Amino acid sequence: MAAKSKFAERLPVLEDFIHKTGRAPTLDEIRSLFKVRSKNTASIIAGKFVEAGTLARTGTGRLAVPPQARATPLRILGSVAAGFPSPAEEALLDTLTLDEYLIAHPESTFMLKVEGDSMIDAGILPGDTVLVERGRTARNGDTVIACVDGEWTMKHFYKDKSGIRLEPANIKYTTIRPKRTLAIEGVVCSVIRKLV
Amino acid sequence: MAAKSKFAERLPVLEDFIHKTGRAPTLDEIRSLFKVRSKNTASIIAGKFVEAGTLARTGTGRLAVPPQARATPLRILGSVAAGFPSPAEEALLDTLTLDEYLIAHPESTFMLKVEGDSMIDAGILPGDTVLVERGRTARNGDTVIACVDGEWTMKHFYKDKSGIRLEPANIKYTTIRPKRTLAIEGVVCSVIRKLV
DNA sequence: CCGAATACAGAACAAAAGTTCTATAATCAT
DNA sequence: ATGATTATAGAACTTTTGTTCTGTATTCGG
Repeated sequence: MAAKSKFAERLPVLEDFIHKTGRAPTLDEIRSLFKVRSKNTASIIAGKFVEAGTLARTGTGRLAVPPQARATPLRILGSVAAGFPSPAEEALLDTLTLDEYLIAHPESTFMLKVEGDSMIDAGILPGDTVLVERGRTARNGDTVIACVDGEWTMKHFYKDKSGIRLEPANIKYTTIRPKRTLAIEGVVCSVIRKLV
Repeated sequence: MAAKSKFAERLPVLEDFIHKTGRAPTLDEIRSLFKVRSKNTASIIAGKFVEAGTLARTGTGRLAVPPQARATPLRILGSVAAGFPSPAEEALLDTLTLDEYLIAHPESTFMLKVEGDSMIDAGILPGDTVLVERGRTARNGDTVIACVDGEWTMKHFYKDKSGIRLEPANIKYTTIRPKRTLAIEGVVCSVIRKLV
């Protein structure tokens, strides 16, 4: 045996559906998702997923995405100096999801891991993750992902009368003035560091 | 005139519902949301929101959350050195939402704006946003939000035989050994910097 | 092989969700 | 004031969605 249980087989398919549609499937969609012909079977399958917490139900019995799988609206506090609000104030706080905050163009945005310390003086450390928007036009001072003479690198972008130059944020490295080929592949829109 | 249009008045209410439930309302829910008694009215209101892109429809006419308002699964590239994948490779990329990546405990996580340069040597700059998890136990080396003698501050946390000390990441400031009161209000889980 | 448990099919059913029709009130420009 | 436009109410109706019942395969341990 050790054959994967039906449940385990179906779980990733369901998760994929939720990712793609942003909502829970209906029983009919479960039928076509798992190639079962009976609504009863679909209902039983749905029940298992609800039990497992992969799906939830609305007040009227419809299938829904459970809270923990949803985009989290984070409460926004003022500043470090202000500290945490009292429970009474907390209800008044504005909320924002990280997506809303950081991603303007979902189709062209990528996550990229930072290697090396060439941007360390700009507070971009090795191991950080950056969100890169592809196809965006770089402006002076932007942090860009560029391909210079076949090498991929992250630098500050500047353009003046004498052409384009790429400046690292680390005195150990020197400014690059591309000789042969230069492609600005994307602009770094945000920096993310996971601490714990 | 200049009175807010009904539509503009209702928009934040709807957005709040979507935020809270993670799904689109039904016509009946629209009725109670906007205090209208007719299903027809609700249907018309829904139509307006669909037109405006605030809501969408499933293949069977049910109301849904539109793609741009959903959690965005970002494609994960390897590292800066590897550059961007070719279109052929792109389909194979793993995806992750920022929520999945950064938020372990949604109920106790807050966004907080960084003021001051006390953590600058740890790559946390003024203007950055940090995600703070409240109620988490701090471990040696963690970055914490603390309330020392009535003052809110962000520091590195250390605990040894002589007690707790809070160290800034900036030589301009000195280590704090709390005299009267110390409350570790939260642990900084991640740092976010929006560049463009 | 046998019985129990599980998975599935098919159909009838009940409830929910959305559409459409008619009619009344409110608003607004002229 | 008047006609046009818009917002709303109420009800009938269609479609979708989910439940439940009955019966048939399939699997699995002994």
